[in-house]
Amino acid sequence: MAKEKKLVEAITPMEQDFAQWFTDVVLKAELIDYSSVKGLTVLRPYGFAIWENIQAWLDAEFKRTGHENVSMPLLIPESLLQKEKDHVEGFAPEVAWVTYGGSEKLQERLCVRPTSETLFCEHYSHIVHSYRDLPKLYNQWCSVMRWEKTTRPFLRGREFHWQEGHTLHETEQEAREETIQMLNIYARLAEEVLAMPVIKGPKTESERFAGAEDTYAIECMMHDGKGLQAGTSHFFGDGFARAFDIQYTGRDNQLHVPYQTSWGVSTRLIGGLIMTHGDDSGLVLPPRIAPVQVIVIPIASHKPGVNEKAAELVDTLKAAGVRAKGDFTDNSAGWKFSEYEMKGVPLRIEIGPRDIENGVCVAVRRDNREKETISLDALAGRIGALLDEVQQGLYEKALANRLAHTYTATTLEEAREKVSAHAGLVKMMWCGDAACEEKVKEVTGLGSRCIPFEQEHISDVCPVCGRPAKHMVYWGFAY
RNA sequence: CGAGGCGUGGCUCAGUUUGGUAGAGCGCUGCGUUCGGGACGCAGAGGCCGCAGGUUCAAGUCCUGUCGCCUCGACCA
Repeated sequence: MAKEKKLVEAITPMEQDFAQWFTDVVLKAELIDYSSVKGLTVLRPYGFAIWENIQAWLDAEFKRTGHENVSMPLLIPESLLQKEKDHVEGFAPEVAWVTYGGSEKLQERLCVRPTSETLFCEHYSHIVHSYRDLPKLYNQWCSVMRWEKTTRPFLRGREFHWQEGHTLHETEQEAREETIQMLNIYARLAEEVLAMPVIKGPKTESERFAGAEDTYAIECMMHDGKGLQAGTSHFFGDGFARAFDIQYTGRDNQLHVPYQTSWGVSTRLIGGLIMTHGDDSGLVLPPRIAPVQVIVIPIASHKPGVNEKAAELVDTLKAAGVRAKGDFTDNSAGWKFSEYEMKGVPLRIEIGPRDIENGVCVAVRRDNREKETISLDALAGRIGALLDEVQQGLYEKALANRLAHTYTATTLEEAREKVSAHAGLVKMMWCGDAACEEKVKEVTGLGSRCIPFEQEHISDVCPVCGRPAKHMVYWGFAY
């Protein structure tokens, strides 16, 4: 019991302080280190490995759907940023500026890209001349900078890694289909790989991306009941194209303006992963994203044959396509248990002299700590099945948490009361008027998260103004 | 940008009230014993006390200035 206590000391319990718990996990699991500039962090090998796994899956999907990777410049001249009015108004307050080159003051200041719409648009205006040049389906993997006032690892950094897709299409229809296609790819990433259930749908006008005609998002619920926007896909119409003079000669030999989309996900997904699945012992990673799926820990490793057998198990698992690793350091077994629990490794295998005699090993699940003795002959098959069970279990647990903290309300008072006990999502009708949306925020503190594709009928009228309701909206507190 | 708090070995902090030899725990290095839920013994290494001035015989401690960080609000992927 005394040892239990020590474990708890290492990571602040969620119920005590969720924000501190998050920070503790991020540091203890060795995902990041702070740097000397606020909001800029070092992504350590283990944290970067998670990002690499997200990249690998997404990049394959992007390529499958015909996209090409490119690299845009880091800096944007002020004049270029200012070409689209809504866009510059949205981003100007939070850009960082380069004003000197060496000791010379620059003629025009350059901002460090907060997002690259303007750069893509400028480039597209150079290379798109004919309908034969369309569609353009570009993506880039990079980091961007937004000078945020308050920062948190993974959730809100001044610099963050992401991918941004920017596409140009001949028709509105085609661009709209692209927007939804990419939203669906993000939803599959979240649900199938990260085991994070999502709600898909458009954002309200006030929550739209600066310069977009429509913004769609996947919304997730974190363990504390707060929402997280985990990915966005925007339909731009032809607004940016007009602002940047992108024109092409159509099949009819007339000049036309193309339709545009952009879409992105960031390392914020890792923050979502932590807050969706983590517990008081640390990180819990779904097997499909875990850099290490199985950690093999030798017990009484000084005894002859133990390390050798453990190494053999690692090889067997690797040969079966499992991302397996052995820990042969001289730390105590107990220390290793805690270490890999903090790092969220989905399965642990213990193997000691007793097991070797019996031709078995012990597997322990990270998500529920269930132990199982497995015959060494059947190891690879059983481990594969267990990893699938963990993946499935995490998704179901996350979905159950969301459903348990999803409420319905027909009045603002009811909404406020329901989220006062435990934060969550409130399903409530809305007339579509921004003033009513603002009023909801004012009275309850809840912001509109999205207008889900899967609509339900909660009541006939807007709870604010009493006029006929147009949509059901998910309202919530968000990161 | 408003309101609080904090800067002392790698980390968490004590020491500041009342000026007088820079400390503890953890971590780190070496050797040995351990190993099925964060083991232990012995021996070591490691500090312009955030920075700059000032007061004093003497400053981690008092004074002035300055920089940085954290938490909470307002704004945001």
